[in-house]
Amino acid sequence: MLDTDILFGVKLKKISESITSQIAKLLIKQNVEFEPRALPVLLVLKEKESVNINEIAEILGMTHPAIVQIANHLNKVGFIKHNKSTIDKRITLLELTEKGTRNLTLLEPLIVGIQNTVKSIINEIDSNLIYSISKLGKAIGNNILMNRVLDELRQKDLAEITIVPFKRKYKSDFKLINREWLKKYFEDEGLEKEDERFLNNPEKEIINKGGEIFFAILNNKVVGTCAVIKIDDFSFELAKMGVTEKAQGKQIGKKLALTAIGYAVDKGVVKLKLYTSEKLVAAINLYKNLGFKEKVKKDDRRYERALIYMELDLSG
Amino acid sequence: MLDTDILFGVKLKKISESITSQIAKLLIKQNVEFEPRALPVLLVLKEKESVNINEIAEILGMTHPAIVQIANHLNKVGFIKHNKSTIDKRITLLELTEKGTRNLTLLEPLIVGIQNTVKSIINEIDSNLIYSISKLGKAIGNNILMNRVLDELRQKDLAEITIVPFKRKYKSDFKLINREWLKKYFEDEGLEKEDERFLNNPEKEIINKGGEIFFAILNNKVVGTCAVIKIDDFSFELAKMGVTEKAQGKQIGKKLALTAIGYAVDKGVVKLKLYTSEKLVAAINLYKNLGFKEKVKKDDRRYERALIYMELDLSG
DNA sequence: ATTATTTATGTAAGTACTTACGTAAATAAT
DNA sequence: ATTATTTACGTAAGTACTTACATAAATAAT
Repeated sequence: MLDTDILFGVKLKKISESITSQIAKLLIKQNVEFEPRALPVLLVLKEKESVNINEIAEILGMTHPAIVQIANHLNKVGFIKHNKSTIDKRITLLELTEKGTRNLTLLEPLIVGIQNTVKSIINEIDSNLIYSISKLGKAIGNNILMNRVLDELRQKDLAEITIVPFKRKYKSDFKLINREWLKKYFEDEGLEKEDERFLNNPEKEIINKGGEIFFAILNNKVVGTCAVIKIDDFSFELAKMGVTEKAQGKQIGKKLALTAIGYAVDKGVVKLKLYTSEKLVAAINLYKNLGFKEKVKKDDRRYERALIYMELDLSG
Repeated sequence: MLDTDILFGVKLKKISESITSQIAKLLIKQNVEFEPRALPVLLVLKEKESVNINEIAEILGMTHPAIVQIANHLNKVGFIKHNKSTIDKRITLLELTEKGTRNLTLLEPLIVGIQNTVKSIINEIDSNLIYSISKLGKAIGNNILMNRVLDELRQKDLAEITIVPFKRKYKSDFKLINREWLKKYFEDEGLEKEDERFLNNPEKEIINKGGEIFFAILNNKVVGTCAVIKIDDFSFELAKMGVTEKAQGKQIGKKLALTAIGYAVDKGVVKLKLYTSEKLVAAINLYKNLGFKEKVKKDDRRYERALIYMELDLSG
């Protein structure tokens, strides 16, 4: 099933909509002359004699234009009147007219009925609910949700990683990072000729032939690389994917690979290939996660250690 | 302060809006190509491969046109594609494209971050909240709120009372109902001449002189009366307000009086007067509640027992 | 005393939905 | 086999807000 927490807001909205629309139906049944959405404003006015627009907006947690619109409507149907304050000429005071008061009095049994019913429905479920929702309202205001998410991402450095294409100044990083993991996993075997060729001449061997190299930048330092090498117009190879040990666990490999795939798609590539080793378990999982399928391919064994061949179909 | 229960829906809406807008800001910060409101649909599509429009609408509790609109947008930005089902040609199947999948994968850390943060904010407040809200959603659906309110009103007969103007067939009821309370409170004093005149000739004495009599009908029976007698073009008198004993406590007097006031307002009346007795405590409270003010008036003592004189100013 | 800033409102346009309605395909009823 | 009903979309228009912007009056800063 769907995770519900991220859709919690959607659920709240639906409940709110349901409550509002049912109250609206009740009001319409009573042939009220005002639009149902004006009820909250009327309730405020009933309590408070004479109130200005901003005050109502604050009490109801709405913006002032909403109150302006509702107030204009209520004025038009004769339920309230607008008075400019003499003390502060900017302030518009709203006040129930005799007609408004009279009609609200007529509605009193209905309002009490709604009041009681809402209260009892909620209490049947959870007597704390109103209080909890009130607390939630306060807890979630002022972009607190957003800021907490940003904090969490920042702690994992997830927000700070940028992926950029090849620049000459990254040439040495390209070599360094790839040597790091090649040594770690294949120390005994040493660097192969094929490796050396790409690591020493990335511009000549990759960029100028229509490929690209992407670099992951964290705090102004290169912490990962990933190359896309052109094979022909319809197939590219994903290669030289490496992330420095210190920066691992931040989804950098995934970001690099996704950028690379995006690049290939833009170039109209149909098939993205890659060669890897069964030693690189994490990498293989990532590739699988991205949709690469393992294939058997005997003819092309450029690297001794490259025991696994995978393909991603981009024709969809 | 304002009673919060009837505005519970408003509060829920505000919280929902706050959550939604903060998530939207986070998405915009990540430079996503799709409109934030499409996120819920994308999340469904991520879980479910290929889904039709109605299914998504149901999962998210939205109407199908909403999904149609979001789907059109997602199609335009290349995140999903539409496929017509071959089995049932009415059905439109939605499916993530490679681009959609790739971009969603990139968003995964953000989505997980939001997920965790929403969950922890809620748990800090009330670990039961998600469950309670879920129950509330089910409890309040299908117009249950509305029907319960209607039931409550019906039990009190509040919904069934109709107020109608004078018809000849109500003439005897007018006399009967007024005699009932006159006897109860002023038995020893007996009916005065003034009373007799109005009760025996309501048409001649009230209607034809520009006044009106209103009747409260409950289950096809008259259970209350209230007359408005014209004094001059600017002042009317409210009189002969009575509700049968059995029907009392249902706010019938209030409804009658409010209808009468409405009638007076329509006629352009500036002042509504009434005479009552200090014995009629409930009535006096009602009149005060409606805005009548007690005045001292010595010159006009048509009724011996009418010790109290009240006025309602309708010029506002 | 002037100028800058803030406040209170008003207006326009946008957003994210909804309801209402129409149509073609599928299913049920006769 | 026809006809009626239901289902699954699609489109148009409405609703209840919002954000963005403008303006006059009040207040604060220089």
